[in-house]
Amino acid sequence: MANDLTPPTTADPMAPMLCFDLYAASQAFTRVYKPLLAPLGLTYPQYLVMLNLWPDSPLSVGEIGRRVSLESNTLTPLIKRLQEAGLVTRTRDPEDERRVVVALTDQGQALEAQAAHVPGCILEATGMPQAEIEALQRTLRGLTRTMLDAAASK
Amino acid sequence: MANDLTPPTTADPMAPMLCFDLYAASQAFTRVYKPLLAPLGLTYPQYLVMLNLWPDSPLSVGEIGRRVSLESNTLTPLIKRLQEAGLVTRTRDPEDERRVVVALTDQGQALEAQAAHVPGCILEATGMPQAEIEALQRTLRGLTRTMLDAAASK
DNA sequence: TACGCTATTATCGCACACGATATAAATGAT
DNA sequence: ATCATTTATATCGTGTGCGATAATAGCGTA
Repeated sequence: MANDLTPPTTADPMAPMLCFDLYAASQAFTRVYKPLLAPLGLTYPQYLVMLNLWPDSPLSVGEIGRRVSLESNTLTPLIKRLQEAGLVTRTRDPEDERRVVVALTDQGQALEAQAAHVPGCILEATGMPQAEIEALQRTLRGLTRTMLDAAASK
Repeated sequence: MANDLTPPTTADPMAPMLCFDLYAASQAFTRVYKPLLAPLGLTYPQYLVMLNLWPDSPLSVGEIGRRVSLESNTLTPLIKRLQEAGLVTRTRDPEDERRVVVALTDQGQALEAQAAHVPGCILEATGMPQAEIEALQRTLRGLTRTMLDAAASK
């Protein structure tokens, strides 16, 4: 056992950290997602990108970024990995040569069926009724907007 | 404006993703923390480590890891950066040569006063009353435990 | 038309996260 | 006492995130 050098103070320094609880919950989701996505060869952020391409392929890099809240500095290498895995193609938009268009390959399209069970597994793992999940989502979205406004007005 | 290639489907693929809302809220916190911590020369994970050392220095790497939910593969380089910044010392525990003991330097101790305003700023940026914050924390902790149990029992 | 401005993506560097593995010290069973 | 096991930390490789910057394409105005 850990014969700790300094026992915790009466007031746990982590106790008031809402941010830490958010982080911990987010990590817990990642752990549940990982064994579900690994057989598909996807990481969680890659899954989010595929989730948007399945109904709406093709999409530009920028539009994907708006949907998953990432920018090209993160998305470009991520999408290149999806391309190397044979799931998507990357081509310049002839209409606007600044844009890169990401489209599903047949293999990428086919992956949708293999991932169909994932959302249900996640829902089950939360152990929360649908109504409570939606209430939590509303709370989190309100909090996110307030925080971003506070950061912007600084 | 973005003349999108494929308009979003009626059902937004991101809408049912609780995990994504958690991630977005977590990122929003990071954006508020960054301008507060940057003048102190700390990143957010580094701040979490300091937050535990301020009341309870010295602590072993393992004990810090238990408190902030990180392991040595992440903590070792992080703490080395704190050491290079002159905030902490790293020494082998003579009682148990496997352990590395992390202790605040005078400079690290002094940083506590300069960081004293941070929690209040964060609390204000949430725009939530204390009671609601604590309710959200309870919900998140319950969810985290359920998710981790689900991941473990798999 | 030329020149400046904006938009879109890519590149670079740094700092996490984390799985897998390595190393060394302590522990325990025989 | 010896050797396998466990514990504590470190190392390595991959994949995000993200600030800063670059490069190219389109746009607008004189």
